[in-house]
Amino acid sequence: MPYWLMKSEPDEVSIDDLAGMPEKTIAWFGVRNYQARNYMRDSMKLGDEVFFYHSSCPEPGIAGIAKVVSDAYPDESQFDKKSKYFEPAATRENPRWFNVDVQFVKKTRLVSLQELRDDPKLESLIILKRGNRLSITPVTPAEWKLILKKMG
DNA sequence: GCCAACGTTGGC
DNA sequence: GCCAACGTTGGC
Repeated sequence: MPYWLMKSEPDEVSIDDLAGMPEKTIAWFGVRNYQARNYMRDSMKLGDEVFFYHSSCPEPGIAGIAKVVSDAYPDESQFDKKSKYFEPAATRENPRWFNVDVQFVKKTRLVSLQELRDDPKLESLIILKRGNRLSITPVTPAEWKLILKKMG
């Protein structure tokens, strides 16, 4: 699965924030959903490409492209008592949560959620399915190509 | 701010 | 192992 979509709240980390990071790279910490974790830990590979999606904001949609630049490793925030992501059950020997590092590739025009919904060819896109809340989802090569094209 | 949909927790 | 209660996500 070489293509992914990752959601981020722009109030937390926007595509512009990512572009402004050292090395234009961030650790994708704070994922606390097992399925999303498993995608990072078990399926993501170095160089996989990612649609960077802005969620919970005035204009939800895909705002840019990033890529996976590390294998998964234990999420540091699970060990931090002061973090909202602290996980009491996790130990260094037996961590529960993992993350990869993600690097900025480019900002694109915003391909809005509505625009994605309006294209019948994108019916299969997981984030468009009813009730979907998963913050990390695979994207098929066909979906990837189609959305790239929309970006122009 | 509302609320539908979903995931997790914990008592039994 | 069931399932009610609760918490979270995320569009609107």
